[in-house]
Amino acid sequence: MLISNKEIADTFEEIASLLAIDEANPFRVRAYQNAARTIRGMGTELSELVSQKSDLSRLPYIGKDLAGQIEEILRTGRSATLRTIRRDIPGTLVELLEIPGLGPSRVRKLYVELGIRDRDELARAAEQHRIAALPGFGEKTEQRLMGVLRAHRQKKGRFSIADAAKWMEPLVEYLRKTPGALDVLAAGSYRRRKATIGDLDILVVSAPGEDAADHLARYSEVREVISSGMTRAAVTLNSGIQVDVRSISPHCAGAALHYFTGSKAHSIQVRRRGQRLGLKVSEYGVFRRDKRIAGKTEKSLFKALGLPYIEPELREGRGELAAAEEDRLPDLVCADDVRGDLHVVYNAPGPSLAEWIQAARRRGLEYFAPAFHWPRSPRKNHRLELQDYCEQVDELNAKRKSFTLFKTIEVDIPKDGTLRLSASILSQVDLVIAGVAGDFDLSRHKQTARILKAMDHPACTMLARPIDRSSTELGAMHVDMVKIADHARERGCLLELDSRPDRLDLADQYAHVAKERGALVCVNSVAESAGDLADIAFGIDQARRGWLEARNLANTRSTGKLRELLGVR
DNA sequence: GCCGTTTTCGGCCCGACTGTTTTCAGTCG
Repeated sequence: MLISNKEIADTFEEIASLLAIDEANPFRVRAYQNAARTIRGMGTELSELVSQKSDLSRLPYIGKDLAGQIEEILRTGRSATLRTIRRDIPGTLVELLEIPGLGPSRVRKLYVELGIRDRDELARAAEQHRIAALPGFGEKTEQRLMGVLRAHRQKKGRFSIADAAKWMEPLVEYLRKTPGALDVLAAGSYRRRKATIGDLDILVVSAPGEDAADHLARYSEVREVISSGMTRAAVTLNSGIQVDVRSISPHCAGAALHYFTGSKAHSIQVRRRGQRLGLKVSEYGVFRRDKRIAGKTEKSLFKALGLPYIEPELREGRGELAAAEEDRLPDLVCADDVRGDLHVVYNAPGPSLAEWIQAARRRGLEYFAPAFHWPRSPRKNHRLELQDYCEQVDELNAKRKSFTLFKTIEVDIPKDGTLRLSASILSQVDLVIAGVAGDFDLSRHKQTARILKAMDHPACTMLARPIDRSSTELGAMHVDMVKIADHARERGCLLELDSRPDRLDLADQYAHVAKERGALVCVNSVAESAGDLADIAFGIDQARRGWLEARNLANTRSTGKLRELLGVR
């Protein structure tokens, strides 16, 4: 059984948590956390690297010891380190650490003083008022813990970026009306355009003394005020998402925006770089001794550190500082570069072809692929419908020279990977999109082989949703993306980035793998109605997070270049 | 436990808020 990166990262995270509770050296704790973060951000499986005899200690924050531990976990399926720590403290304490307000120190105290090992025992102790009596705790903490434990049962995890946008945009508009507000800026993972968002971070730029917290508390969607101070406030909205708002003054707006945009890994790397240059970087600016030398804009902050501007989507601590230093940051693709959409869903109750064209042209597109779903065992009416579809497309294409519809079918990849498409069907259509639609739980090896086989079909233009994930649950299907990307490059097959906000598949790190391996990506809306065409922006966000440039996408090409690329008449 | 333009030892990001303190520890982002 192959061990995934996620399992290894989870193991390191658990070791870090238990070490922290065990009062180990805090820097050792952080070392495990840093390593876990590195592993989560990787596009390549560690098991793959090990089988290639790669030196794992070359990965950031992975040294000789942790490289050995990774190999041990891959080989034996277990971690001796974790087992040793669990002998001293119960592993269930980790779930207590996830409770807001409880850190390692308090969890330890709860365990040592009251023998509390998990949520249930904590809830019981709180109800019996045994918490408030503990030193360092109090009446208020006990009350809050009870509330948190109750709320935890209905707690929502992360939200899709599309949902986050629905809450972020009106709130930003509302905060603009804060008395004295000069500007309101969305920061955090929302600004970095992560596929999923845990909370909303917002900066209110205003003259000192103005109180944004007060204004925020009166927003109609606020369910609960969590904290409220002079410079920051936190609330929960009715949707369940938490909002953190900071008031900042204009002269340090850039430094604050940079810091609150994160990511944490990026910020730490930036501050460390500052340290090496004898500078202190904080949300208030860049300082040499006590003198502020930059911070009004983000650009000035980067410049003070000897770096060019780094786009928010790249700030994940995945090598962007080194790239910036060596002047090899990517020239990221943007929404305006997209010239066509090569996958929308064409079916009976949806828009007609004429309506699709109208919607696509309104968005400034030059070409379009309404995909006709071709079943595995087609019947006579399917053949007739496809024929009718192709005739309509030909007619519409003949009418307009400035806009092209591609005759496209989408087919399911069967378990054995063999696409069964008759010559008569293939002679009718321009593009074939192939995607896995069932049997998601094959072993990684079999799943990968199935997909490689499908791409071997000479008519296969594009692999749809390569990982078949939902965006809130990364890695739903286990595949070897490096092999898939290599094969895609060799076969001239495109890798789709499905822009539906609950998909966003290719995930950002796999888009990066595609680029590294030289495979072409195609960002499509996979819209079912005209309104969904705009979702392509979410796909472009993920492409940018994967360091993709316009040249890495197929659908940034002109109609002529694309025909040439895909071998369409 | 990692890391290195003060490099193999001695550092490790930095500031705000809360609650329980009576000057600060713990937690969070």
